[in-house]
Amino acid sequence: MHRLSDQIQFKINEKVYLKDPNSSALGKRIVEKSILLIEEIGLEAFTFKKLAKCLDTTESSIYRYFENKYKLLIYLISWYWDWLEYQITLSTHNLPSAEMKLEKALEVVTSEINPDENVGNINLATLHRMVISESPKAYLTKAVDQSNKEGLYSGIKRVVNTLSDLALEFNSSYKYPHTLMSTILEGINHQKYFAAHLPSLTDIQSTGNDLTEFYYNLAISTLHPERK
Amino acid sequence: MHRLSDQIQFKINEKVYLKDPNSSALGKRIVEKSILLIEEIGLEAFTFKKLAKCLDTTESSIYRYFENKYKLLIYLISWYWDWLEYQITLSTHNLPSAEMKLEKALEVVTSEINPDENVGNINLATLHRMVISESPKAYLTKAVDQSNKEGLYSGIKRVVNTLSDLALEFNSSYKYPHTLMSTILEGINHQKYFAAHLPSLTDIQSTGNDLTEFYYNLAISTLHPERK
DNA sequence: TATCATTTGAAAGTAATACTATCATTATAG
DNA sequence: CTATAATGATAGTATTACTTTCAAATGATA
Repeated sequence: MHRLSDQIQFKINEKVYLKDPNSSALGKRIVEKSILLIEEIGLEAFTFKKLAKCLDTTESSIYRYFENKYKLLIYLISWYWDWLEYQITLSTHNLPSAEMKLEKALEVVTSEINPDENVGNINLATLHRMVISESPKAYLTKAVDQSNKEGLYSGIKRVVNTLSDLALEFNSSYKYPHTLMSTILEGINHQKYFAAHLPSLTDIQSTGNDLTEFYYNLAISTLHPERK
Repeated sequence: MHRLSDQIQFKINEKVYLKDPNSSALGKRIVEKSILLIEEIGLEAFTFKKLAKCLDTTESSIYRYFENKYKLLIYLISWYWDWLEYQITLSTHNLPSAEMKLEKALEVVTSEINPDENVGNINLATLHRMVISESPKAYLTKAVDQSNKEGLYSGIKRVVNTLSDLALEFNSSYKYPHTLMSTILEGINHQKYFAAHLPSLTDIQSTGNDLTEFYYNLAISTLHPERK
């Protein structure tokens, strides 16, 4: 079987790696396995030594690709945002109205990922679970300003901008499109985490599409031109 | 000068500490100084050894109070939520309408903290900056379910419940009050962080009360009974 | 004031983490 | 077939995240 998704590759900012993991078999295995291992044991317990053992390689080999585990994390998260941006663009592409585009985009970002959705050797559902639990640690760090200067957060910025543009298409006089969309994007991940671990902080069930309903209603109500 | 705020003390869940830091001079100094040090160098670089050096005491003395730095972090964050809950309750106490209470509560949670606001030896503005940068790390951990079982997140749960109740007072048929309020509470902290470090993810200025306007409008629009 | 308990300090030790460096070996590309 | 790049193997350092033990200081009580 030959699908479009077997072809796509995302070009991640060069500053995030020492050596492009996409340029070698080992590099690809590092990316693939690190998602699984971080998801399994959490970023705090995750080390390059443990990853090396899993891959039957050495610590020093991994250090040739990434400076440290935070850079690797940023790489994985950037990949996720690039993938999401691609999904949004693809699925809103031919829709006739601003409202339909906005609705579709919010559906894409809030919906469950199919457990067997893979791009190359990367499983999207696992990657998303990892992103939910770990992505704030990629920017809640003292290195944030340096990383930002190097352009390491361009992935999420593009997604926020894309969604902001849709918001403005819907209501061009709205003052806070970026704030609204970054609130929603972060909110989605938090609510999924709360549903799984801190259910009294949410009304969302782990299963079901409450999230889509909630954020669609929130976005439309907040943006609605009749209400200023 | 004698103020109410000189009297208050919050009772933090006993499971978070080995020995109540409020029961001794050293304990109080640990709490006070850890806020400053975590805010200064970040949780990743923060160690009990460095804190001990700052306090001119020893690592082992600090370990007598807290099992590890994550428990200490949870202690500090719990204290912050307890304080916020107290502020919300106090300031909405005698207001006549649900809308006014909701507005006031959102103003309290979104507003800047006065830089000289202290409770005992704790500076609230510093604590809040620390909470903004570090609080997700207190629950985005593999220990979350255990910590939750021990009741370590009751502080934020109370705040979310209090705000949810105000939302329901405003519109009793609204289906997602907890989701709305936890989205807003987390959103506030994120937006403040973005304003300072990743400004292209927000329309909020570091100064000014845009945040209050944004979240008040978001909450009211989303909750408005006329719109289902 | 003696004494008993609690609190803190001082010192040492362990296993793991977060790297860096060096050199040998194995692929691979021209 | 050879030069170059990629990986593996080994070792080493400083720091982290603790734990343990014992001594000294403090304070509360009889």
